[in-house]
Amino acid sequence: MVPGMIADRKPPPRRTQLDRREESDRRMLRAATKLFARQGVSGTSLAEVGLAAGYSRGLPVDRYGSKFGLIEALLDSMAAWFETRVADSVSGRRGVDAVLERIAAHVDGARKSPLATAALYAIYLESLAAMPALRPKVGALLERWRGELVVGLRQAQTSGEIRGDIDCEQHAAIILGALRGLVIEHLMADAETDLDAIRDAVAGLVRQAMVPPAARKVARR
Amino acid sequence: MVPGMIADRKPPPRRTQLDRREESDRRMLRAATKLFARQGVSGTSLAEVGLAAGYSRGLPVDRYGSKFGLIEALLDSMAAWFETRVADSVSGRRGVDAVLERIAAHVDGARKSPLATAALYAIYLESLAAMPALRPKVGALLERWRGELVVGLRQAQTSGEIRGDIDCEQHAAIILGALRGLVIEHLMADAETDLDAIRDAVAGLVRQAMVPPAARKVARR
Amino acid sequence: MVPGMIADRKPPPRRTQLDRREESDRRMLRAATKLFARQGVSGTSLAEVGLAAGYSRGLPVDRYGSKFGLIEALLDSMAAWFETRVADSVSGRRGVDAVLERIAAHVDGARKSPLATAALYAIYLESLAAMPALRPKVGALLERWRGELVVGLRQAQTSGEIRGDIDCEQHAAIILGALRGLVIEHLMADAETDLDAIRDAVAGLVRQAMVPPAARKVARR
Amino acid sequence: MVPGMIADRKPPPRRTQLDRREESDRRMLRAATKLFARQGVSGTSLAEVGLAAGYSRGLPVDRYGSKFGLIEALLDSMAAWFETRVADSVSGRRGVDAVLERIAAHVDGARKSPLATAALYAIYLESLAAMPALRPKVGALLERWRGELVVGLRQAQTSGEIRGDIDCEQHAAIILGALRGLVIEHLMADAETDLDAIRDAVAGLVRQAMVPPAARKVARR
DNA sequence: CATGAATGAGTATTCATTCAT
DNA sequence: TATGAATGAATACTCATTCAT
Repeated sequence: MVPGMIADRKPPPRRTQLDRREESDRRMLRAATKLFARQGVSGTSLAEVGLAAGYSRGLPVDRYGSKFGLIEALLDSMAAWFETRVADSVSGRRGVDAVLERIAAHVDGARKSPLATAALYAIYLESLAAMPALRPKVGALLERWRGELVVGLRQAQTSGEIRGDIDCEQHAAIILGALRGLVIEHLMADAETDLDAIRDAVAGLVRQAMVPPAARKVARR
Repeated sequence: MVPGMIADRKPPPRRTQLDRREESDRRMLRAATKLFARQGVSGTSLAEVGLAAGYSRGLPVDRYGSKFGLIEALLDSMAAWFETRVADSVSGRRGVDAVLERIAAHVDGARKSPLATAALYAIYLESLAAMPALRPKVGALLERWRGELVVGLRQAQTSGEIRGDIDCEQHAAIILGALRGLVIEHLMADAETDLDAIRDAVAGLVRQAMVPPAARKVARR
Repeated sequence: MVPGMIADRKPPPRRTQLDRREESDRRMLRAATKLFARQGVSGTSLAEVGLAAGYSRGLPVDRYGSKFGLIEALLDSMAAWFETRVADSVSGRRGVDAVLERIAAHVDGARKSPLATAALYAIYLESLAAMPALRPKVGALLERWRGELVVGLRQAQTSGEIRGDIDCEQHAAIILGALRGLVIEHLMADAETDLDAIRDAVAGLVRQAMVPPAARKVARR
Repeated sequence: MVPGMIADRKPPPRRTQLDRREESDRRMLRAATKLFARQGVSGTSLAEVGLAAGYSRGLPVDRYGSKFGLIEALLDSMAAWFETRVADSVSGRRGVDAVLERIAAHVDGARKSPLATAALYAIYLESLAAMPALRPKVGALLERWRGELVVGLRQAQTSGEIRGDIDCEQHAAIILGALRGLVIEHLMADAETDLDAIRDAVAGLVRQAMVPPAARKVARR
């Protein structure tokens, strides 16, 4: 029972409660992501999530209180992850440039984290009809994205990159709506639509609002 | 109590079995349309449909065999309705003209029959995750629409209206995917996106593939 | 429109209502027999019977009033058929001879009309637990069979063929009970038990009650 | 309010989860036994079982997964119980002695645990037509019983107790088939057949295969 | 922190039966 | 005679949730 020995032999397998909680959290959210992406939200039971994460049937409820709570937690974690991801790539850009970069970031998210993206859209779809209670939270997220696009479009309008008669609010909604439709199709219906083609098409929606370079000088004056 | 009157007043309360069936059919499909549009497919029980149609809980199953059968019947009736609708407006047009007209017809469908359109999209959404069994049927419908767009695009390509390097198959998929995303958004999330703006944006996706008029003559010659 | 011609051309396809009724009766009972034998009574729906007979879902109820009524009708027809069948083969025999012949007749019924026999036993099994309402009718049939066996055994007892201390009532019950168990097993569980072996074994139950030939003379005296 | 008293009066109301599970298991299986015996398997709903056991409608499904699962659990517990029961009484016996003892054990089971026996036979009957999925499990149990009888008959044949021309496999099937028919009749149709008479009759089926004592010496030599 | 026992509401589906044609 | 439309009750099964350990 020499103190030193104990320290040596069990380095510290003493994981704090916090560690355990964090790990189980991570594993449950990961499991939920995978299951939501594949089976949709309604099609996934809490018990399934717990078991897929390697825990018991009851843990998800114990941790998140309800199915709704789990979805919220997942939504939060995905939003945070996405936020930093986009912030990086867009930093420093302005106007049309920033808008195009944001679009590219969305498409890239779908490319690099198809599961997470599919899960996010599954939650979005669920919020449309089956679980209206999700609307506020999902809506806020989408609204934030739209708001950021609007900022870019307004800058572009001010600088004369895009036409003055464009309704930036609405144009941003259109860009994101089309993007959503195309990405959902790509991820969930085993569609062959190419992600690059999707990005280009949506970028086209931006260009379509742009002032032709030739005319631009006039606009600026 | 003139004999003649009696004959006049009770024309024939004798509804044939076919009449009864057709009426209950119509009423149940209408009820299902409304409920699917509002609550989604999973969120709507067969009992609800029967009762909303003014019949018993059990009638929908008795008539359509299963929830799946009801959805199929609804899908069929909607497809037929839409088909004739579009056929009318597009007849005689070719190339870009036909494509734009088809897009307008889709948007118009959403404007004039928002419930039916929302129900159709609700079924589409359901097929993505919760009820994969719907895929073949839903897929076939969407595929038909896409095929018809492809025809128009090919005509346009041949006549030099749109660029030769466009992949018509994929471009049709993009047009419809974006359209779907925008219409869903419009109908289901109480979005303020204007239907005209949606139509114009999607039309823009077509124009973006077009050869500029100036260059066109060269291409033709 | 010469009368003669009409008579010639349609000999009389004029089947009376009675004919039609009898034919549909026959076909429905045949269908019910087949289905009961294969799927049991509870496992067979009235609609199934009507359709299997080549008619509508509703005919069985229309004809027999209820599922119970159909079973009764079937039971009656089977009882009648069996009765004449056994009467023929047993006529003229008495005592042990008659008893053995009856046993053979039962086994033979199972051999020659396995479907009808299986259906009969399916109804018997149903009467045990799921449909107690069938008991009186089924019980009466079995009781009649037992009674006839008792007669034979009594004759045998009187003539000294079987021992005086045998309780004929009970012995008849045992013979039929064992027979039933074995035939059910043979028909319904795909058992390999040979029908001849079954007949011999049950015959053995009779012989076991017999006075050994050597001792018989004494008994007679 | 003496501290000691409190300790005494609340011994440990602390029932472990295992305790709870075992008790509810026991109570549900007991309830199922009673209900199956009285109303048959199809005639008994899972909700009924749960409520009869003093729990909720949903517990049986939660515990056993499905009606099939409940039946399997019941079958297992009954098989185990019966196995030990028979093992005791038969231990040490061989040949005809062992066979007769097994028969007696079956009859005794029906006498002492009529409910359990009736439930077992109800499941057997159900497996014949209504729930063919039960066949493998039920078949295996019956097959085990038959196999054990065969062993005894073979020993008897080797030692010259029974005739060499007897097909032991089939004879065992006949013994059990007859026994089943008679016990079912006794338990389920409120038949007056005496259990002792049943045992004697079935024992007679064994004796009928025996070599007469007089002849036996010859056979042995 | 984690497990799992127990509940109860909801839902598709089957089916005998009634009723209109 | 026969069909089939419509009803309503019953039932297995799913699942979020609550509660005890």
